[in-house]
Amino acid sequence: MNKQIEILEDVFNNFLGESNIFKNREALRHDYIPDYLPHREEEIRILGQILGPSLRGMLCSNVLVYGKTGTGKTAVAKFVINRLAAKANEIKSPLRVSFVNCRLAGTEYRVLSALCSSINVKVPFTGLALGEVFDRFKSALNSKRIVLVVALDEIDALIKERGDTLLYELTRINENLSKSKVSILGISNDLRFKDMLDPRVLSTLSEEEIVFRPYNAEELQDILKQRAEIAFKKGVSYEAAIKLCSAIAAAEHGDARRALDLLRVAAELAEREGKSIISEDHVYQAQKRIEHDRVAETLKTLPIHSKIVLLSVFLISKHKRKGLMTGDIYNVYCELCGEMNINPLTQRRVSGLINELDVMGLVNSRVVSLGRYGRSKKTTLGVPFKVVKEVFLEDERMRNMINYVPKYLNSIH
DNA sequence: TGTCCACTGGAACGTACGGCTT
DNA sequence: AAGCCGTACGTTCCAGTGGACA
Repeated sequence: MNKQIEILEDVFNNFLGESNIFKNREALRHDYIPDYLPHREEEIRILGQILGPSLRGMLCSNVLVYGKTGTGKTAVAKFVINRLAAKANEIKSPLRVSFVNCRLAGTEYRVLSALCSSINVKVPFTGLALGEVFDRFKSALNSKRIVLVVALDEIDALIKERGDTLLYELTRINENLSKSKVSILGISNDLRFKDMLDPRVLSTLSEEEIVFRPYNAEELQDILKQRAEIAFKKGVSYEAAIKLCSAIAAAEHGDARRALDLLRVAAELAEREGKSIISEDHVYQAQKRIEHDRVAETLKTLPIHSKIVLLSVFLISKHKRKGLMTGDIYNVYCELCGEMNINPLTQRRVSGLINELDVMGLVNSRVVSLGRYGRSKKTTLGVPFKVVKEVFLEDERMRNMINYVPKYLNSIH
């Protein structure tokens, strides 16, 4: 065995070997559905009551479920739907359920084809017109006696992408069906979703509404405790970590997903150190790590002009000039474009790009007035120098410019 | 008190592109 | 293959503006 194979052998064995920490890593993923959902009894009961009639072959009300990310909407919906399907199976009810994530599906076509496959209608991956697929869907429903409960997760994605034709058709489908019935459970974390909807669709869709409140710190703790018991081995000490994770997540938006991520990354850090104690320090490190990764990821995926604008901000702040006005940034931006052989955009557009960077949190900018000297946006870098440098060094086109000293800076004192 | 700077940000319009229909 | 449509991204034009300064 040569040296390299030995090294790999070691690395792989590390993964295969017994972990000090994890018993079941999956339990900390946010798509994991435990068989008990703490602090969501009420929501489960209400949703169960709404969907219940479908068990007896009756049409139930359409429901719209709202709430911010990580409030347990998807988990509750899946939980109830799964139980509903199990119960239907038990009593031989003609009930079918279908759970589709609209954002993951991507297009109306794929959402619809997922619905088709839930009632055993086969449609090709591509090639058919939407209307044709919908007709097949309807005629299949018409030929059988089925009560179909459709859960559309991240339903807002369906609207934003391409109007609301599919939703409109779906909400009206019962008018054209003689034997079967379709009920819709829509899940959205965009609270403005209702405004974007055609009022006719909205009124049909939201016969019932359930709003999910964010979790508070104590509730988050209960959730984490429950998951931790499944995920971690006996003897692993994690109480302090859980407290901190809950506190951090509660201070943000009461996002359980965030809390779980923190705990998972903290645990992985502890694991890598070969420890069986997940400390508060691990959580702080995890927080940094997650933030770092998020920023690095957004930086990487930025379009080229936004990158150059950001680099301009970076370079000017690096050379200790504070109070970057849009004019300064634009001048440096144009200079960089010249060096890189890229056609610069107009100042109007760059001003817009700065706003976009601001929304992403990569820069902070606010409009200030300098009286006689005009009115402009004052912009500062919103992320650590280190991260910007790190990411841009990996970028072939940006690499050479990271140490560039703009001539423009010499022309102003 | 009025002027005037250096922009901001809305609006209309141009262009490229991808997907769908014919 | 060709035409159509919606969307994304940019440009051009311009009215509007907060506050230092004369």
